[in-house]
Parts: sequence; structure tokens; C-alpha cells
Amino acid sequence: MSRPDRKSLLAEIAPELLDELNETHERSRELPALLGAENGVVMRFAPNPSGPLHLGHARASILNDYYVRRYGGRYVLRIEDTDPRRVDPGAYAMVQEDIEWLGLGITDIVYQSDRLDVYYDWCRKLIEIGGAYVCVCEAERFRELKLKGKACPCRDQTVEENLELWQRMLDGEFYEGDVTVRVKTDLAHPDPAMRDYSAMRIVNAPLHPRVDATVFPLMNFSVAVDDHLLGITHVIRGKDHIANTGRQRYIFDYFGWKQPVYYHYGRMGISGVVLSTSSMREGIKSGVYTGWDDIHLGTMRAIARRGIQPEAVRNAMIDIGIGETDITFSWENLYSRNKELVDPKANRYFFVPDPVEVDVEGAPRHEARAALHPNDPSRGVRTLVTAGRVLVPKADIEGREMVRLKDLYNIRIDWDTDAPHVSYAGDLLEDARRVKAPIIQWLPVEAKLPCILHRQEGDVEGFCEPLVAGEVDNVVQFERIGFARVDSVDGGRVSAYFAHR
RNA sequence: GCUGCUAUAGUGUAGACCGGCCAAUCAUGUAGGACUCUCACUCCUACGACAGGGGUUCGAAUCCCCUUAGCAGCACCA
Repeated sequence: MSRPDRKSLLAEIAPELLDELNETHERSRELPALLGAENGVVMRFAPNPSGPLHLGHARASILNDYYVRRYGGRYVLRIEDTDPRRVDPGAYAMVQEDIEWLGLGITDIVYQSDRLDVYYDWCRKLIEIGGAYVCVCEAERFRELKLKGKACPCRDQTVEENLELWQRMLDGEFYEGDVTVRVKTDLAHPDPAMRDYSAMRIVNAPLHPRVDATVFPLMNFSVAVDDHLLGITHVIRGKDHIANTGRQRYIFDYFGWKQPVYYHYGRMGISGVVLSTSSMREGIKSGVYTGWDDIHLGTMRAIARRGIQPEAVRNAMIDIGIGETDITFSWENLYSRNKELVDPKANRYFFVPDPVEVDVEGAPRHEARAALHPNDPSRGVRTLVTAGRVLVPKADIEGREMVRLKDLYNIRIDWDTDAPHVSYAGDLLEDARRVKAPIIQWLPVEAKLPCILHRQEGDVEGFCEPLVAGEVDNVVQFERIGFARVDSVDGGRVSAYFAHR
């Protein structure tokens, strides 16, 4: 019974249950409330423009987005490009595109490279109130002292001395590595990570693509200053930032600012793909991957190419939530989220992988009509006409005596001869059912398009229905194979990417 | 090594703050079945977990301690 049929039948026998049937299965669960968010929130997504967005970014950005939507407020995109070494000029645009694809409700955009003067300004103020000093020690030497909880000589410089050194830093009198501005914290702090961390440093090379400067803030300084200046109320980020939250507190305390409310979710491991931008870049360079959208990668563009819908990513991330437990990202769960989105939409087509051509002896000319979507007859049918020469998947007839060509007729296969001998075995579906013959997809030899199905495990070549050429950019379902996104049609050759079953 | 966070089925998640209503929720997965001219969808059934050990208590998944394991930070990266 089809879905509409079931519905009308239910209306007859138990109309009171109809509501239950129509109930949209609201998949996304409710995440825990945010502390003090009742009157709206200001949150941020702060990627480093070193490459396109991947699943790790997706979690951060979607979780923050979820709460901004829930409580109302502003959602700031803050491009954290304060390390010229880690800026890929092309990434600014890629990040922008990926955000658009994800459908994030960004309300404000700021580039940290536009705000260097702001950081310089607050750095000077921090020095003036004795909250920071300019350190000329070697990094290694300082590290040793820090681990022992001892102060370096620079720590005792006067404010005036520090201000002068700071000015000389800005004037370009120092080179990279010679000098750094440190926030004065607590050398006796039990966690060595908290002790006198760096706030400003010099980078001479490479040149920053957006700004002419050599003095750059370190993340903990610029983030603290920006979070306050931009009025950020809540921050949701990975637990790798727990220590940074503690470090940033010193700056907030020095200036008498109120810290946002922080939530730190656990580490998300993703099986099967590399997530580090640098190793992805390396792989692309060395030819292991075809590009940022290589289907073996966990980038948004790679996932999109495979026909995963942004809403599926969103739902999967909200399912995961903001728990502090370390988790393994499950492709299965994402695929399931995608399937619930894509199944009602995807038209059905035949794709015959690894085909063999057979001549069905005694077959009458037949016109098969297969539904474009079994649960939605209003979409119509594909019509496949054959006089008896058809393509079938080799693997599906091997060792079989009888199979049914879906929506066409039954065929008998005789394996006694050298080449299998195929003959017409009647139209009746019941006959096939009775002997439990599999119902398989097929194609008329007269009407087929070469089709390559790209999968992570390797490409599969075969043929598909001509109508697939009209589905470029859409997700279709190849019957008995799975869902795939039709990527392109080039000279009558179809290229599709496998999503999932 | 130092500091900190976490531990519920194969995977994700609820319950934990305010112990009893939890022989533990939901989703996914797997297996079986119904429906179906797809191994899709839908529906039904089954499977499967409180890391281990102590303690507090009439009663612990929930509170305390220890152990174990995983993770993170200890950068002039973000």
C-alpha cells in the first residue's frame, strides 16, 4: 500500500490517529539552556582563514548558531587572521562560501587584521596599569624559568621602560623572536600554562595579505579584547580552549571587564578523514587529494559534493550537542540525517554498474513505466522502451536462474551453454515472487548514458537512464544502490558522487 | 612530568545540579517481520549501556574517595 493510500485508509478507520501520522518528526532535540541568556545573546564564530571549513568548524559554528536563533541576538563572524603564517589569502572567500552553504545566521563580520590599532591601544593600556611587560628573553630560556615558577629579569622593568620598549617594537626596531609582550599573571600558578603568557609578538615574514604590519597580537590577547569590545555574552568552543579561558581571564580582570559565559565541548574525533588543514593542504599539494573538495576529506565542500545537505550537517551537530565528553563523529548518523531529508525529494533512476548486455529471447517489445518516486505518484514515470536487448548488472544475474527486470518482465537464465542464454519468462510479478527471484534494475541498450559513480572506496563505471542528465546538482536515488549527487554531464557522460545507501 | 576536563548500548544522546518516579530515554545501527515491481521509504519486534573498586544512605547512573582509561593545555598558533 502506498503512503497516500494508507493515509486515506486510516482516515476511514481511525481518523483520530491522523494527527499522529501527520506529525512532522521533529528531529532536532532541545539543547540545554544557556546561563543568563534569557534576554538575548551575542555569540561568535571565529575561524582562522587557513583553509575552507570542515566538520570541526561545523560543530562550533552550528552550535553557536543554534543558540543565537534560540535566544535571539547577534552572531559575529570574526576572522582571526593575526598570524600571517597561517593565513591563506584564498581562504577568506572559501570560509565565506562555506558559511553561506551552512546557512549560518551571521549578523556582523569583523576582521582582526583591520583592528591592529585597537589591540596596540589596549596593549599599551595594559602595560600602563602594570598588567604586562616587554620581555626580551629567549623563548627557550623563558620556558625553563616558567616551568620552575621563576620570574625573568624583564618582569621587574618599570612601566616607563616597558612603554619605551613597546614603542620601539611598534617602530620596527626589533626583529622576529627578539621580543614579546607578556601578560603578568601568577608565576606560582599550579598550571604552568597560566604563567605569564605572550600577548604580542613580531612577524617579519611572510607579509600579511591584508595589512602592512609586523607586530601582531597573540590569540589570547586579541580574543579577550574583542570578546569584550564586541559585547560577546556566551562562547561555545572546544575544550582545547579551556586553558585559554583561564588566561584570558587575567586580561578581563586587569581591565575590570566581565567575562562571557563559556562552554567547552569535548574533542570530536572523525574516523576516516584528516581534519587538520595543514595535512589536507599537504595532501592536495602532493596529489593524494584532488582538491579541497576531494570526497575523502571532511571539508564542507567535499561533503556538499557528495550530496549531503547542510540541514543534515546541522541536525547531526545538534544531536551531538555541547557535551564535554570526547566523541567519535559518526558518519552513519550524519547519513541517516541526510537520508531523511533527501529520500522524499530524490527521483529514482536505474544505474547499472559493471553491466552485461543480454538478448532476451522471445521477448515482446515492451514499454516499462517506472515511478520517479514510489511514494509520490504525482511526479510521474520514466518510460523505458526495449525490444529485448538490455543491460543488467553482472553481479545480479550471476548464478541465478530467474530474475525480474523491474517494471518490465521476468527472464530465465540458462547457464548450461558457454555464454548464458537468456529468455523471456512472462510478465507476471507473482511468478517472480513465487520463486523469490530478485527484482533488478536494467537499461535498454538503445537508451543509456555512460555514468561514473565516484565513491570513497573507488569509482564504479556503468550506465544510467538518459533522464539523469537533467538532474545535475540534484541528489537522486539509484535504485538498489543508494543516493548520489549528479555532479556533471560532459559530452553525454554522467558523473555522480555516491552519498550513502 | 605539571595542570585540568570527561567516563551511560557499536555510534550519538537523555537522566546526574535538587539520590527513590531509571530492571535507564530517544535516535542511529544490527537482526527478523509487515508493506512494496528498489537492498529506498513507512510500520512492527528483537538486540544492546550506567568504566572498575570502595564509601555515605533505608535507597546511588545520580553524592564522596581511589583506580583505570581517554582527551586537552603547558607556543613569540588559533
